[in-house]
Amino acid sequence: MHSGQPAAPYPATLNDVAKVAGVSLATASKAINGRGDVAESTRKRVLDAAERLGFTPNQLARSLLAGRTHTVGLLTSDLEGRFVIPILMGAEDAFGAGQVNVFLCDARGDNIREQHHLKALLNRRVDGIIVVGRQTDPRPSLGQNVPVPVVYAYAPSEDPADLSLTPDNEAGGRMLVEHLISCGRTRIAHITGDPAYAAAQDRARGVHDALAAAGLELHGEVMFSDWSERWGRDAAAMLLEQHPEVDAIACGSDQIARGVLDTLRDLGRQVPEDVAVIGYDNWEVLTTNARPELTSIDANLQQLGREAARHLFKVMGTSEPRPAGTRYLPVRLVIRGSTIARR
Amino acid sequence: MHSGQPAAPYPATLNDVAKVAGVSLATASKAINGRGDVAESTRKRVLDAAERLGFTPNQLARSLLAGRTHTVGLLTSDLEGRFVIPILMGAEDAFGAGQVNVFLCDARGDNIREQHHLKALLNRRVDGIIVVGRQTDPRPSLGQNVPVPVVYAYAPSEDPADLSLTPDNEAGGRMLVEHLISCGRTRIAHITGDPAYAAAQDRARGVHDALAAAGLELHGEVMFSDWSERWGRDAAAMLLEQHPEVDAIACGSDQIARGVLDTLRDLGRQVPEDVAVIGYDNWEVLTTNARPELTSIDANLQQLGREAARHLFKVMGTSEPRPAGTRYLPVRLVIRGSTIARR
DNA sequence: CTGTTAGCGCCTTCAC
DNA sequence: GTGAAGGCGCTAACAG
Repeated sequence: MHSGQPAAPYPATLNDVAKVAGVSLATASKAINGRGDVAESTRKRVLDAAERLGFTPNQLARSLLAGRTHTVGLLTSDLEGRFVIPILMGAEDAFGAGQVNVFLCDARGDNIREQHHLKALLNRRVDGIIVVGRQTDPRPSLGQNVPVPVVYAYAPSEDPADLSLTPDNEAGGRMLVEHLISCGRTRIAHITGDPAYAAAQDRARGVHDALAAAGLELHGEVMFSDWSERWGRDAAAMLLEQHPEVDAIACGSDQIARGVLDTLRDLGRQVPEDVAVIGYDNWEVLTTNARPELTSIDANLQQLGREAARHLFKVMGTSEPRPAGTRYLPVRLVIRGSTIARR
Repeated sequence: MHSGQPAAPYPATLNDVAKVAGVSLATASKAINGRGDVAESTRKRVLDAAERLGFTPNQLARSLLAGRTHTVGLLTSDLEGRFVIPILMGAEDAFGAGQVNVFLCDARGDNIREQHHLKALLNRRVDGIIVVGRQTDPRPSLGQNVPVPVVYAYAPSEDPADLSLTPDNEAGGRMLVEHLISCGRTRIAHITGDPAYAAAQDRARGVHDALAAAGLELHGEVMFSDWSERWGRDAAAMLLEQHPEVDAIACGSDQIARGVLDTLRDLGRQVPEDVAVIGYDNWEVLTTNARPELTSIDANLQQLGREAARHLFKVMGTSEPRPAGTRYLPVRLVIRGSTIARR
C-alpha cells in the first residue's frame, strides 16, 4: 500500500515572505524577530505573509551566522543501563525548556565509537556535551581540548579538571544503616553486588562508617557477588545459617533485596517484624510490587540529569572559567513496609 | 574549584586551510572531498594543512547548502515506558551506521509539547521523523503535510496513509497458547493486564484463536485488571480457587507472570510440573531471575527500531511515493524453565 | 522607519 | 589543474 503524495516541501524562506509582503529582506527579518524599529503596519503585513506561507525560520542558517546552535550532545556509554534513562530524561527536560535540542549518541561501551560520535557532534557544532556513564566508577576524560563545555554525569571523569556529577553512594550507604538503627535494629548485615563496582565499595564504606558511628559492628562480612535477585536469595540463605540472629539486612540493590525477601519468606521469617530489609535504587517496578513493599534509597537520577543540563546551560557560549571537580549529589530515603510495619 | 582555561575554540575553517596550503578555497574543498581533478602534490599539501589545523568541516554550512542535514527527530510520547528504550536503541544504532544523528524529544504524553517539539525539529530541518508511542493503541497522526517522511513505531498512526510498525500482539497471543499446547497442556487460563490497552485485547484474541484452532476452550474468563505483579498474585489465587484443574497459565506480561509464580509457590503447586506459566515481553530482569526462569514472548523491539530507521533512511531525501499502512512485526518465543522442566 | 551590503562556512559551476 | 564568483537562509551593521 502506498500513500499517493510525498510530503509537502519545506516552507518558504524569509525572502519569499519579504517579497509577498513587499518589503526588503532585512525588514522582514526585523519584523519577525521583533527587533529594530518597524512600523506597526508593515510588521503586520510581514507577519501575515509569513503566516500565509507557513514560514518557519531555518535554524541552520541562524546557527551558522550566530556561531551557536542551541544544541547539545548526550554521549552515553550504554543505553541499556537502567541508570542512564532517568538522567537522559532529566537532561532532555531541562534543555527542552531552554529551547535546546539534544543529540543522542550511544557508544555502547566502545571507545572507538565514542570518539566517532564525539567528532560527529563537534562537526555539528553542538554547544556542549553531557557524558553519561553506566557505572559510578571514574572514566577517562574526553580531554581538555574539546572546544565546548563538557559535564560528566553518573560516571565521573578521572580528570579533576573536568566537572562531574555523581550520586553520593557513601551517604547512601550510611543512610541504609541509619534508617535501620532508627527502626530499632542493631544486628545488621550487608549483602551487595559486584565488588568491582565503585558503587558497591562506596556503599559498603558508608555502611561501615554509620555502624562505627553508632558503636555497632556489622554481623558477618560484607557479602559481595553480583547485582542479581538470585544472589540475594542465595546470600540470605547463607547469612541466616551463619548469623541467625540478624534483625536487619541492608542490600546493595533492589534486585538483591527482592531475592532476600524471597528467602526470608521461604524460611518463615516475618518482614519487617523479625528482619527488616532495605534495598537500593528505588526501582519502582521492584519496590512497589514486593511483599512487603520495599524501603529503598533513591539516587534522584532525574534530578542529576537536570543539574547536569543546567550547569552546561550556564557556561555554554560564555568563556568564563568553568567549575571543575566531582560533586556528590544527595540521595534520598523512601520508606515502605519492609522496614516499618504498616498499621 | 575551577579549571583554569575555557575550552579551545572550534577549529579552523576551510579558508584557513586554503591559506596555509597556499591554494584557493575551491581547490582546498576539492582536495578534501576527493572531488574534481587536483594534482596529487597539492592534494597532499592541503590534507597536511587540514591535519595540522585540526580542520573539520562544519556540518551546518554543509547542510545549509545541500538542503539535507543527515539528521532525524525521534519524537517519543514517554521515555519512562519500558518499550520505548529498546526501540530508541535500535533506531540510534541503525542511523549511527549511516552517519545520521538523532534528535531526541520527549513529549511526556502531552500534545502541546509534541507540537512544540515537532516544530523545533522542522526548524532544524531534520530529514525525517520517527514517532514512538508507549502503547500499541493507535494514536493521532502528525498529519499529511509534514515536509519530511514520518514513521510511527510501536503505537501505529490512526491514519492508514501513514507508515506504522508495531509488534504483532495477536500472533504473540497465539504463540502463548501454541507453546503451552506443544508442552502437552490443555487446561489453559489467561491472566492479563488493563483491558483498555489494545495489547491486552489483541493478545487475548490470539489466545482465543489458538485455543479454538486446537479444539480447546479457555478455562475461566480472561482475567483483566492491570499490568502489575500484585494483580498476578491475586488473580492466580482466584483462578486456582475456581479452576483448580488448570495445568497452564498464559500471562499478559512478565510482571503478571512473576506474581502468578509467587502464588503457585505459596499454594505448593510445582512449576512447570503441575502448572506451566508463560509471560510476555521477555523483560530479562524479571524472566531470568524468576523461580523457575520464565518462558516469555519477545517483541523484538530493538529490531523494530532498526526497521523504522531503515525505512526512513530509504525514503529520506527522495520524492518517490512512500509506503503506507500498518505493518505487524513478528514476535519470538523464548523458552525457559517455567514451561519445560530442566533436566 | 526602511533598504542595502556584507558576511557565517561551505560547495559548485564555470572560465582561465 | 586551479581560482573567481555565486549562493544556501539568515542577521547585523550601516546608510538612506
